[in-house]
Amino acid sequence: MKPIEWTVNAQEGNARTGILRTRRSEIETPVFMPVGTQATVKGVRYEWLETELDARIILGNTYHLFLRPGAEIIRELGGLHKFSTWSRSLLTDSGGFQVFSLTDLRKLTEEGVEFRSHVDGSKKFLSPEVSMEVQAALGSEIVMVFDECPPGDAGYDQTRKSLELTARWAKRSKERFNELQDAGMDTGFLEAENLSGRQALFGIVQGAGHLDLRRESLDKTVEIGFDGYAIGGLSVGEEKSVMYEVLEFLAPQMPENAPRYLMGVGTPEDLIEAISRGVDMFDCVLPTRNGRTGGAFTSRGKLNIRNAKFAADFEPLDAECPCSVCRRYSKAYLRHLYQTGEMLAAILISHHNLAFFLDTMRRVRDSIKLGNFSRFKKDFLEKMRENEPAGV
RNA sequence: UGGAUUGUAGCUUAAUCGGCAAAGCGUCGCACUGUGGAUGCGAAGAAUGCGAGUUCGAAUCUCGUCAAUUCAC
Repeated sequence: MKPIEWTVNAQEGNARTGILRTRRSEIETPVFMPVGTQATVKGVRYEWLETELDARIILGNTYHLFLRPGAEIIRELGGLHKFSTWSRSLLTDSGGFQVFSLTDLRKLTEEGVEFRSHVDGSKKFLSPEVSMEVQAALGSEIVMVFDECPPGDAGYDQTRKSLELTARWAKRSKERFNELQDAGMDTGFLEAENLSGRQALFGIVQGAGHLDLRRESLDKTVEIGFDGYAIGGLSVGEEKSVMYEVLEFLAPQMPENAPRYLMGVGTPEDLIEAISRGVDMFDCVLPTRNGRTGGAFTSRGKLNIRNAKFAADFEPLDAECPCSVCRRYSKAYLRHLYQTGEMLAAILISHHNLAFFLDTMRRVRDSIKLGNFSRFKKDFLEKMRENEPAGV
């Protein structure tokens, strides 16, 4: 038996909709996974994620939870589900990306990465083995291999070296992962019908903007064999056209019978574009990060609640949004909260943004089922641009 | 009523011997893509309380005036 089950229900072009079953929840795809780095989706209570927002899976983060409170504490407390009270699915990032994006001092070797904690400056070490051990302690449904993520504009030779290292690390990740599963070290083990009850492991394809290297990385990753396949190393500084080009080339070549996960992406437009190229899963900090700093995503594009023009605007963030924030609060009130430094501003805008992202995914899935996704895409993107400044 | 001290951007303060009036906060706007309640970038904003004088040149020196603070009566 497999740890996850993946069924495609409908397809239109490369876009597909299906159901991903894990030991803890049914997840309709395409899916957007809110990011809950430190055992919390910042500013959003689990109650909301479970009810109105109806998120079926969220992210947790090996790097951050490894540093605080530490894997052993979470293991003692029974794993991340029990610790946080989130009982639906979790996907944990491996820490590979964070070691490169969050720390200044680090030493990369074949063995792993030595780095200084951004929390207290102490010396730490992460490797494929350590990452798998931490993720087993966290007990997530989907574990990510420990990878190296080079800059988006990395040159050919650097990218090749990096993806080769990532492939060797992927192999080691899988070996240690299997040992831990066999040893019962996964705190999240759960009996489920037709499933093994174990964690699933996803591989990550690297290769920056070089298509032949993407292909090479894909081959190496598929050869090792994983429950799902992720596309890493996009939206890390490269041109947007590069991302779409890589997706156009890569996604359709990825195994059809496994979910495809585009890591760290993106804007609503990015999600639609990626889905039309065959991607099934996404995560991104934008809805909650921008929400905290006054940025709202709406069906008519982005808006910044700090703008003076909203001071007396009694309309909701998005007149078409059915979320509880838009049903109740005005832009004028949200702006007031933001300008006065009230934490509720960040909470409410984050909530709306997640509602908008998750609702957009629902509408995408419905349109694929009905066979009118391409029409939906065109209308959606046109509408998003309505309020964008001219010439963009 | 008299004396002392102080008046510089919305606020708090800089500006060597008299030599291009700056900064922080706030305001206004932009950025943010496997998290960053962070941060970065950009803009607007001043007859240096007001009026004279000295000087090539005054926020700075002199006189007057107004205001605030404070002490004395």
